[in-house]
Amino acid sequence: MTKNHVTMKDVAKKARVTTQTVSRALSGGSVHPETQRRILKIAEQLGYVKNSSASALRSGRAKVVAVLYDDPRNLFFPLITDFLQENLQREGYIILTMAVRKPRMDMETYNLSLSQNVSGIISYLEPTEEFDGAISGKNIPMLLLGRHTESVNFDSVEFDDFSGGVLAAERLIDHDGCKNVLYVTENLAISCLKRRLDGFESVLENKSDVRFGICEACDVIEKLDKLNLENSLPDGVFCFNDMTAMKVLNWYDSRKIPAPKVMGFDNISQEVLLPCQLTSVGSDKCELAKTAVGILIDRMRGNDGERIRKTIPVFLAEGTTA
Amino acid sequence: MTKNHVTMKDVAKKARVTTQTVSRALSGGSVHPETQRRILKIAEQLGYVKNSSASALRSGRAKVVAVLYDDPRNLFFPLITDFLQENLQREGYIILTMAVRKPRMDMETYNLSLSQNVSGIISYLEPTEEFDGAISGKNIPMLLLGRHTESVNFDSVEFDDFSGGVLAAERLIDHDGCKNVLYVTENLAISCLKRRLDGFESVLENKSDVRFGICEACDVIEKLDKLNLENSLPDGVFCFNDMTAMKVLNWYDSRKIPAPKVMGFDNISQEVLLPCQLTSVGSDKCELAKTAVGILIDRMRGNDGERIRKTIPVFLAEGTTA
DNA sequence: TTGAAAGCGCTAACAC
DNA sequence: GTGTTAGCGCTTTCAA
Repeated sequence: MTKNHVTMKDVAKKARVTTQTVSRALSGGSVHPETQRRILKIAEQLGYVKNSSASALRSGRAKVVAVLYDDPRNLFFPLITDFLQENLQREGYIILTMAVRKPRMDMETYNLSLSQNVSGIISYLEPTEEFDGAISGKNIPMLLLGRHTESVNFDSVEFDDFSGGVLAAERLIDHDGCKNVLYVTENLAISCLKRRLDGFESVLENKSDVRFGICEACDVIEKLDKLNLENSLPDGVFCFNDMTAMKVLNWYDSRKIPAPKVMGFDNISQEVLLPCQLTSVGSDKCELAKTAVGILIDRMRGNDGERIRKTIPVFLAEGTTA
Repeated sequence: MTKNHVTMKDVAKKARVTTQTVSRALSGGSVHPETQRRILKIAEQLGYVKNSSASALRSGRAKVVAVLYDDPRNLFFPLITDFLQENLQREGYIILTMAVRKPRMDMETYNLSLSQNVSGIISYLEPTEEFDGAISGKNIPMLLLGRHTESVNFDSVEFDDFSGGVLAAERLIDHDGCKNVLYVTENLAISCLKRRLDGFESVLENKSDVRFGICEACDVIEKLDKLNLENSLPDGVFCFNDMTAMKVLNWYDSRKIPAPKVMGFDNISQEVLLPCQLTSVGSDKCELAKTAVGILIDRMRGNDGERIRKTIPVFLAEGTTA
């Protein structure tokens, strides 16, 4: 096997300097401007590309941020990830996205990131208590996005989930006058989902005339079928995310039953035009990403201060129109 | 800074062997079964995680595959990527997804992958000629997914785009009886999109009674507005992908104009339930991913044979129902 | 089956 | 501003 890649050594030889100088020239250390220009030119000529494995090994940190989420079919994640990437690549980081198929962060997932020498983790996965205990003291910065935790091992940037629930309930009940509401959610052990529900229920408190049912997203089809048979379909549905709202609308559409008011969460129609107007609880995704990246980068640079909790405000969003 | 990670050296010391033995024990080399058990146990106890940077540096190959695509808002990509991941992680590879904002593969994008020491590239980006010339001879395996190329530097797994175009046209014109068809596409310099159009037009050949217009996806809203003013809205629309089809449906929905027959391509509703029944040209995504990964892994293992071209059959898919 | 030695390409630390 | 030296953690190669 013949060596078929250009290293700093090659550049250094041609530029008649040491590899150290090349390293500095490329990473913005203190080098004579003239020398630097020469080195950059030669590097360019030879087609030099930095070996990030070597760089990461030596410096102890890869310029890689792991982004962890659970559902590869939720468009919300690639949308947010794209905003994250935009902010991270400005600082020279690349993103390692990992769709793991579990809602909680555990040791296995963590180790996978660790083995890649990532310098930071952004996770949509709420940590388990065991995990939280196991990693305490490790020094790879982790930030929880859109999820809540009490742990001191994570920073977090979350939505104002409680208010989101309130907004949804006010919309469906006070504004649209719904009297028979179905709330579709996932695992309520995920605390931010619990908070949405809490917010929603807080509006219901003095409204005994409103029927209220809860159902798991995975069971929603059976649930609707059942309600349909019983002739008690809801006149308002709130779904914990837009993808589930689409699923619900699909149920109505495919059965040719006129859809009631259906609301979602995440406002993905801000970025993607959906075939129908879906009212949703939205937030500034760009701001969310920017905030998260800002905090994480600060941590990766060594800021070891108190953990940070930011809450991103939410708003009611009508479906977006072309 | 105190060392806060466990290395092979630590494991080796505790197991009273050398690091080489540890390395072999972990990578399945020839080690005494007894020794191996002991080593694995100790590694587990100490919480050892392999440093992939060191591994990649030494061996010259990271167990990383770069997946390149252009549009982070197209749900098709995360869906396929998920299938790719499923197949790749079985072989110990992880995926580096990179959403670059250009439809073509160029040197910059390539170098970014290169600097990560990736051992293979799966790209939805058609290579430019310059790029193709520049990399010839480099030995990092590349596979083009869903795109066509004549280059001998890439393997490719593509859809049968021509047939896809034919199926769509037959459906809209022969089956649905459309007489005024709008074809919405992106950059026709992308050869697979050109082929879809060719397939579509081949059906139109002897049908002079069918009006046929073409429009760019980015202009489709203006186009529809204009046609609407002229009172000549199409009775059938074919879109080069499902996301664009949704955009078109959004236009109709938001203006309260009854939608005509609208078709898409990619059949994302196989994985995601959309709020309406969208007829689409689909294919077996799982098969696509499996085929692609199979070829790439073979290459990464050193198979240096002739370029491989696979074509995945397409079919007509009705919208999926909950 | 195991060990010893070397070195992948880069950068930290220090010297000049 | 530049060079020297050393070594990150792993795997390859060769020897025992």
